[in-house]
Amino acid sequence: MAAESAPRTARDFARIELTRSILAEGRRQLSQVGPGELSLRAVARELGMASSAVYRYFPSRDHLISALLIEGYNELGAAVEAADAGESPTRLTKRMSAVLHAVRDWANANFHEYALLFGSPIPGYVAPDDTILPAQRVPIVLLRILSDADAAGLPLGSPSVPIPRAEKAAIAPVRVVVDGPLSDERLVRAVMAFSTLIGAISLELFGHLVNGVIDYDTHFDHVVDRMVADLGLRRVR
Amino acid sequence: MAAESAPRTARDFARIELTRSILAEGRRQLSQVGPGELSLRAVARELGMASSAVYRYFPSRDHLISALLIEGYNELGAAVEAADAGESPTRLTKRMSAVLHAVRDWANANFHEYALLFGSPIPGYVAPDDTILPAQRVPIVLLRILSDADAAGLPLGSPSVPIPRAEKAAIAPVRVVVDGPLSDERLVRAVMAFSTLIGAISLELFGHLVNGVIDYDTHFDHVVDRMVADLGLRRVR
DNA sequence: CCCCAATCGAGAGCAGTGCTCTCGCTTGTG
DNA sequence: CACAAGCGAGAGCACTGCTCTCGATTGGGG
Repeated sequence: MAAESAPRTARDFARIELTRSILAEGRRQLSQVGPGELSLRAVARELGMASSAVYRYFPSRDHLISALLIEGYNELGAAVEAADAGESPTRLTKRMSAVLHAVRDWANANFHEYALLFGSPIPGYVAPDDTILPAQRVPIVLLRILSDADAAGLPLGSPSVPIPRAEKAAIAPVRVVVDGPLSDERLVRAVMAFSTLIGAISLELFGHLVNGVIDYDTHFDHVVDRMVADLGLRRVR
Repeated sequence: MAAESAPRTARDFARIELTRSILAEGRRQLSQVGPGELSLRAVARELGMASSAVYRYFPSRDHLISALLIEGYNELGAAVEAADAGESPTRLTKRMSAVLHAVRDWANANFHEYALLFGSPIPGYVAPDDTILPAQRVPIVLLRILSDADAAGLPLGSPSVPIPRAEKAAIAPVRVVVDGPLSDERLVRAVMAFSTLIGAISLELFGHLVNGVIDYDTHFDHVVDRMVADLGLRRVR
């Protein structure tokens, strides 16, 4: 966790540059072949260097994938944050809708990156701690909107299902990622909404739901409408 | 699509037997290493035969995976159907709850198989038509329960969001897999519920949601409670 | 009945992969 | 200025999917 020494020599700069190039080439390949097929040798070949040289920068293929994972989380997170920031802060419905659509749009535009983030995990690969914070960016945006709703006193439809004490404890850890207030009822619905979001996108992208016959554009629009309604979002203040 | 000729000679039987053995060994390996790492050579090695001999039975690795895919869909489908059949047909809540839990339980017990079915698709691999019917078994069970609810006249909570004509058309193709009646409102909620189900299980299994800190057993119980309530299921007749 | 073709298992081989090790060259530092 | 650390390149190992060829076996038609 020690901070890396600032780049001073030309070598340092060259190293940073090359690391970026490898990462960029990795991403370029990811846009075509999928995480499991990402070839370190192909990256090296495309960069005109020996495959062994890449190991000076990434000790293994998993480390490269790990870096790409972080990059993916950050890019998705940035897109989602931008979508949120693009709406008036008081218009919670629009903010939430924009955020949900941003996730789907990014997933559609970055198929393999999405598969890397939310698809099957690479076997034998455990995500290092540096991935945690980038991975939390999207949930944070979602929860902040909901926290704003709570702060504004926006009501939820009367809860049809009471939340058991055990469930409150189970999802409590999720709350820590957001600053403001967040009721149990909204938190539960938020976690479910996130599951629905990822499930809907995964089913669409991975073609596991009646492939091709459903018009996902209109379906997703409607799903978003329902989620927004379920989360009790309206214009506020 | 021509029916295979019935096994007559000893050779035919041996072929069927060996095909089964290869498939079984493939499944055995799937329980340990994940679809992308499934090695045809390792299967052959374990079976004591030359790797090239396997190609007499499966023309490529993808064909083996395809067969395992079908087997997985059928096994999951059978588990879900059994769970449904284990409850009294009139107790829709119990049926739905049992079915949803059956999916999660199967996924937890068969990690890599679940990843094969609902995780990232194998790059360059397109599922052949023989996978469609097995893949529909779970949705069919879900929709049949909901159709039973509609047939019994069970009401849904007043729809908070009207369903646009376009959305009705978009999800209409889903309805064809079930025989009985099924209202648009319940159909829409069913598709969303399926997304939530797959999303929740994927987030749990693939560790993409606050890994390890959430007690998924209790959380999933609560999710099921909410889905059952949302789908308007109660005892009937 | 028997022969010929179809089928099969085994082995070698090709192209590709991740990864390691060694060998020189370059570069920055004490 | 000398020395050590960092670097790129190449060879090599073990593995993969897949193809081809070569005998051996087997089963059906003349």
